[in-house]
Amino acid sequence: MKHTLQSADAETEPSDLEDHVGYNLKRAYLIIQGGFRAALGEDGLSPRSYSALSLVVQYPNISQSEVARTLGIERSGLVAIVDDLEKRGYLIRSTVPGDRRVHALVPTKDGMHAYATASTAVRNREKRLMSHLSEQEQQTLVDLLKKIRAREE
Amino acid sequence: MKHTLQSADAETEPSDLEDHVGYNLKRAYLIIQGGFRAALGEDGLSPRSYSALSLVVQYPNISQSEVARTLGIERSGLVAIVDDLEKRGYLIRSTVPGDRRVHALVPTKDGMHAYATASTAVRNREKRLMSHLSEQEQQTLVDLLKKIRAREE
DNA sequence: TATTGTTATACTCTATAACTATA
DNA sequence: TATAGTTATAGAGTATAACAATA
Repeated sequence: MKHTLQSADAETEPSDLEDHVGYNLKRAYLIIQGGFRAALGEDGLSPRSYSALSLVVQYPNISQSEVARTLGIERSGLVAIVDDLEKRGYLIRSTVPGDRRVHALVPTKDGMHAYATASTAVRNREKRLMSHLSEQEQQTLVDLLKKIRAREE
Repeated sequence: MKHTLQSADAETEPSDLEDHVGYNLKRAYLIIQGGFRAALGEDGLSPRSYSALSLVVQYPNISQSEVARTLGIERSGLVAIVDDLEKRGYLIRSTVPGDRRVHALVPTKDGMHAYATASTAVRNREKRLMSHLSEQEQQTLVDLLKKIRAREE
């Protein structure tokens, strides 16, 4: 124990938390996520809608279950997301000839355009928030983050 | 557009999301956070209670506002956290001679012991989840994460 | 006037369980 | 039996606004 009466040192002396990976991940994520929302504006896509739209644009006819699996969230959680994207006119729930259970998600022209615009904004904002890291450092960071995930999947 | 009818490629072909810093941060954080909860068990401390307790143990007599500021959350959000820690018997809300508005947070013996145990468990679990990264890589990752935050504060 | 702790409230994200229609 | 999508529901986590006590 370092103090018994006063402890204003929380600002000067580094806390134990600082060397926790989880804590640092969370704090960094909150910064980047804040940038994300700022980049996409008041009624812009949420991170999860953006992620889903990204997959739909890149893999047209992907099913809701596939999107959920890829994003690592539950099937049920995807309903609201797809509802949102459909309401915005960014995709349609289409049908698949062979299997009438499946909803194939197809991006609209609007959806593809909106994604392109949003993607550029998000990337630019991320670049700005990371501009005090060198290109090399940014690449290393992403590589290491992927490596954490690599073991799980 | 790469496909018009079928797209099972979401698993083979890397998605656009993969090079977003935010996306990779979130996925990595979810893995580490899952490990955290597994390490602390069913009725264990939540990440935020653990973080708060960590500060209280390291900086006895820290105020709620100081904890909130350090963790980057709202003052109001801390009430429930401190309630939780108090109910567990890990700290007490004490008073400060000079200023009767402030609650100085003081860890109990139980609190210090619980933190030591939890801290070890969390660190071990993090180490295990990161064991496929070299020591050098782990250190680099934490350093880069801190660097993102360094600009904001 | 400003600050500390507090309450009330609401919103987002997410998970679980159960249902339906298909397979 | 199993799977895709859906609904209902509940629980974290967090933010905002307003309040009382105190500075």
